[in-house]
Amino acid sequence: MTDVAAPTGSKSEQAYAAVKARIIDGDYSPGYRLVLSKIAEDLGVSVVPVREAIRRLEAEGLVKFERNVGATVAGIDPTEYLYTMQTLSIVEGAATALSAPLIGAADIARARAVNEEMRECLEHFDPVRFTRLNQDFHSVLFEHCPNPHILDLVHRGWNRLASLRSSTFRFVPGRAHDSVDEHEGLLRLIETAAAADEIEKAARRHRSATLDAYLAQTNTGSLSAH
Amino acid sequence: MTDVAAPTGSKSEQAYAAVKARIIDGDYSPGYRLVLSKIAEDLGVSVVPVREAIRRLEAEGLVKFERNVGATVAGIDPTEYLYTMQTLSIVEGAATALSAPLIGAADIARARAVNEEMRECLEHFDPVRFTRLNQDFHSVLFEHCPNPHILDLVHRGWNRLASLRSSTFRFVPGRAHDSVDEHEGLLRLIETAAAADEIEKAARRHRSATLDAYLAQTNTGSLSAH
DNA sequence: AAGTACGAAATCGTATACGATCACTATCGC
DNA sequence: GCGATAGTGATCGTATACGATTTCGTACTT
Repeated sequence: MTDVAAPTGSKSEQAYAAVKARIIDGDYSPGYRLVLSKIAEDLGVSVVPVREAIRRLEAEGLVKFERNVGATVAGIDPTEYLYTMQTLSIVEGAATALSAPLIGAADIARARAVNEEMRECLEHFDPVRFTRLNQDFHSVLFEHCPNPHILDLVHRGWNRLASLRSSTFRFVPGRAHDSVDEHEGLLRLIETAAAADEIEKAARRHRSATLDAYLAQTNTGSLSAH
Repeated sequence: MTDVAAPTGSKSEQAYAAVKARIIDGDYSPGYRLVLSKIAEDLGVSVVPVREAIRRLEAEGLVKFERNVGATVAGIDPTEYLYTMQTLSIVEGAATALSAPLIGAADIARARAVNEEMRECLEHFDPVRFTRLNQDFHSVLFEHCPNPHILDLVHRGWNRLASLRSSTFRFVPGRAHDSVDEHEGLLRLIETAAAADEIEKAARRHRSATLDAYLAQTNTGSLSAH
């Protein structure tokens, strides 16, 4: 629903996809000034569809728009990070629990393969690839999610975090190793058809653990409680 | 974040608020054809800000927009209803659990008073007032929610459901009585500082019970499991 | 030298205008 | 009589144009 690529051919969609890609890929970093007329020129369209695209991105939290001032790529301060991670913890937990009964042996195998690749990345220290594989891993888990609304929320959260790539938030020592282990734990729960409750809790913890690791680093308090 | 009224003075905001209000209040029923030029004329602005408003409402699920065809007030079929209620169950559960520790005795008293009024509405059969009070009740619970993202998701869900007022979905015999009892149960949990887990589960059940009641009526299966 | 007031440039917000696309209807052919 | 098709009207999509607002630099005052 959020990032369906939508090859509508509409210039508006075109602008939306283009700007969104540039933000997520990091071509536009947080704080980057998005001048409507400039983007319009770059894309060969007029400002109206660009404006529409920008406002859509604003609604998704990727862009900050100030009236009569302009749009900038949304940064994410510690508070926002906390909100986003906490929300993700909840919606990912739900998405995983809902998807679990629909995940087959083939999916599990695929996810496990991805996870082993991630483990290799840790040895060879390849964080870029690690991040991509991490996405793949969770995609396998979520792709069967029967509730598209929830899936959409998950995607929004991921997009919101994507702009953080290579930012200070991402590297917490040792966290990656734990993450891979937690992945394996999740797979075990799913393949043994554990209770939805258990799966949801595990998925939540997987996310909040990353948040906690960050919070611990900045000693601000913990949120793993819930 | 979603319905902050935003008296920005911008025509765009103005159009957004106006159309949104008309949808939520039921002046525009599902299926109603939203013709940009007509709305623009009604509001005394040009079509551009109206278009922006409509697209924003589309993103929130209140409006359906077909390219080169036009916008209509989004209906909500049983499937959509299921998705929305399921999602609400999850985000409301989280919102309640997060809010609980911040809810004081005064809030509890206020909520309890509202709930008693709701009980009266049942005797006098005043569904309109009942619905409004129900909103008030939950507002008390949510207003302290420390995570605005989650609160926003709750509001979106409520808005999405608002257009259903007086539609077939709303009247399930006996459900209202149970609902009031569940409210009291929730308040008890909160004032005894029950575990976040317990509160979350209760809040979820409160929502999914309504969904289940609907599903039972249309014998389609149940979702209370989670 | 620092602060303030003014003015110009940049950018957004909206109106208007026109081209593109779709739905609908009436007509034509079978 | 029924289905296909061309024409017409309505509506959207985008471009262009202009007014409104903000920001920033500069000159002036104290």
